[in-house]
Amino acid sequence: MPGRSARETTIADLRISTWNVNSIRRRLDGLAALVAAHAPDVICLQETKVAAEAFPREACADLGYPHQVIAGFKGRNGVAILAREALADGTGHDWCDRADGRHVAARLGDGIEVHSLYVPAGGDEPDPERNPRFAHKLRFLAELTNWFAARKAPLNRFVLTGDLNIAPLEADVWNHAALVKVVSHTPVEVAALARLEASHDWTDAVRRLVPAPEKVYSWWSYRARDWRLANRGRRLDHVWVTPALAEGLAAVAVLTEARDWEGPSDHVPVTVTMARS
DNA sequence: ATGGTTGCCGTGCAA
Repeated sequence: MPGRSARETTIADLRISTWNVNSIRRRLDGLAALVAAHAPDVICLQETKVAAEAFPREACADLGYPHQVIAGFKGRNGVAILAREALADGTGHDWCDRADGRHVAARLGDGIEVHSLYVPAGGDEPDPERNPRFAHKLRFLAELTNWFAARKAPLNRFVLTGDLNIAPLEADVWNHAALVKVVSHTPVEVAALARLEASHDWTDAVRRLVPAPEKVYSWWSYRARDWRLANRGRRLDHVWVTPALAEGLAAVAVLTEARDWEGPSDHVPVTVTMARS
């Protein structure tokens, strides 16, 4: 899925990328390649795996993104928003009574509010009674749902991006039957994600421009001998927009070739272009 | 059905 457009894009549009880098310090060359390929105005990162004070701020500024909001802890999780333009009210949000660097938000100058999210992966056993990681994932989604629902207003221009660690549609996985009992595609998670999607009348930007049943993936396991040959992908990385922005969606692109870069992340960048009005 | 890789650190754990 190289990309799809609803119209010509313009310089006035907002182009926003989301990418789970699996260590920002290991992925600075990849970040430069993303900038060269998609020229995003804003980049949302997940799994930066670095303490906020050790984040490579200078390297990102040198790539053209001097405006940064960062949350992170040594060796785990970590999210960021990088922007060419000024960011206001940059904030980290903590859910499930843990400060663990899974959510940052900031406003662009024109009022658009951007979120970078890293939803807990949830472990292996899809049973919240037996697996505290899965319980954490469901609680994280429930708290987020309530928070966005409480802030709902018709004119809000919000962009929710990130590694949501759920592939909701059959078209988002390589084999629905094989994955329906695998964490990331189970009905209980998909239902929780649907409640989040309903909390603010979010539009799944990628699926607005590339409807099911066309397959779209953003993640391929490191464990495959040949990820492209096996093509056992999942669409875990998402860009959602509120109704005021959905009307202006212009293009989406998945940078599949990033999975073949030297020293790849297991996720590839997803970029969405939209009108700012 | 199992095991496969990566990144964190300097071992096993999370993904």
